[in-house]
Parts: sequence; structure tokens; C-alpha cells
Amino acid sequence: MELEPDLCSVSDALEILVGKWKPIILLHLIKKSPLRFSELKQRIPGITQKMLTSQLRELEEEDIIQRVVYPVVPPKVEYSITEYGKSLEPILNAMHEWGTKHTLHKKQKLKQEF
Amino acid sequence: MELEPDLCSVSDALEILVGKWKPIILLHLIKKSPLRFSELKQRIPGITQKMLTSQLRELEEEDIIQRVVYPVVPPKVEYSITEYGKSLEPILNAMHEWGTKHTLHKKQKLKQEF
DNA sequence: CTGAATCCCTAACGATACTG
DNA sequence: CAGTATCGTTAGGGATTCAG
Repeated sequence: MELEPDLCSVSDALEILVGKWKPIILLHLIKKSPLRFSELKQRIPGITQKMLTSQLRELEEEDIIQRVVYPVVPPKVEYSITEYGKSLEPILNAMHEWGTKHTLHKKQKLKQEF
Repeated sequence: MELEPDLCSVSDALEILVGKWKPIILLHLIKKSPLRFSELKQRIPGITQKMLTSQLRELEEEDIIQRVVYPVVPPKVEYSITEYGKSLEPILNAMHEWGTKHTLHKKQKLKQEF
């Protein structure tokens, strides 16, 4: 399959991943599913409840993750990556690999300036 | 290399690609470099001059593309993908592949609703 | 032809307080 | 515990105009 700019299904993938916290949420759920709401919150420093909720909702809407509510007191809600969501892993992997190299590239760029 | 959520160099990659027009610009420049400003504008329907300019500047800032100005009248400016920029191709490919499948997934989801 | 400058609007994000 | 509701801020994007 060739990269055809005009078709640009690339944007579809980007839309899924865009959102300040979505990639990190997905990485966590890929690494370990299911995770409770509070577990996710613990693992993601700096995220607010509102943001975690909204990003989870959007991912759920796209069938990337699954939300299971247990009717107990106190409430218990578990989130898992779906099979469909797992199909994003190659993208995340490619990004992770690139991101790691990118860090080196930035360092070398700084060196040049001295 | 393993996907480690906490390191999250993934975000670095995302930051590069995020911007409404960056992926499509990159796809064009990967497909054919160099391209003049006006050529890019022609190939990307709907983009304004301001957006094209600003997105190109940001990509240039990250060494993803290269800008060459020819001191002629009328002005001529050519943009090319850099070697470094080409390293993004695996990500774009992964996204493109996923995006294509995603289209099918959405169609099937619609079917279910009837 | 290739921009820069300006103004405006909206969507995303964030802080905080409240609830079953 | 796992959320909503509300309010405010900010950044991204867009329309338009002007300029070398």
C-alpha cells in the first residue's frame, strides 16, 4: 500500500491519538488491562479527573477502549484496551521508537550551538 | 525496545505531527521534494496561506523540512523533506495503514446499527 | 510569488466544587 | 470511588488585508 497524500486516511489515525492524554492512557492500558479509574489516575501524574474522564469517554466512543461498570458500593469501573485498540500498537511503537531517537537528535542539535 | 508509558517519548513524536495540516504537508514532501510554496498550496485544498506558512515554519524549526530561498524576482521558495524528516515515514506508514482499516471498521459499525 | 500583520472565534484544556 | 457541573483561560486555527 502506498502513501497517497490525497486520500489521507492518516488524519483518521491522528484524530484518535490527539488529545493531550490519550497516548499515555493507551500506553498504560496496552501494558496492563484492565485498570480502574483510580489506578489510571495514579499512574498519570498531573491529569485531572475531568480530563481523565473526557479522554476515556472519547476513546470509548471510538471503540479503542472498553468501560465496565460494576454495580457495587463504592463504585468500581474498569477500563481495558479493545482488540481494535490493540491495532494502534504499531503506531504507538513507531512513535516510541522515533521519539527515543528524537531525543538524541535534539541533544546533538544543542551541542552544535556551542 | 519496550513501550514504557512513563518515559513517553511518544508524545514527542505526536507533537511533531500535530497540527491540522502537518501530516498532509509531510506526505506531499515525502512523495515529491522539493516543492514550491505555491505548488504545496495547490496540492492541499482548503489550506490558507497563513496556515501553510505557519505549519511549514514549525516543521522547519524541527528540522523535518528544509526551506531554500532563491533571491529572484518574483520570489521562489522551495521546501524539501530532510533526511531526519524521512525518519518519520514509518510512523506515517503505520498511520496510513491503520487509517485505511479504520475506515472499514467504521463502515461495519454503521451496518450494525441497522 | 511568498509571505507578515491583524483580528476574531472556537475548542481544548484546567481549577474547583459538588454528588450518587 | 468515580464521576458531573461550572467557570475561566489559552492555544489553534481561520478570514482578511497589506507588503517586499
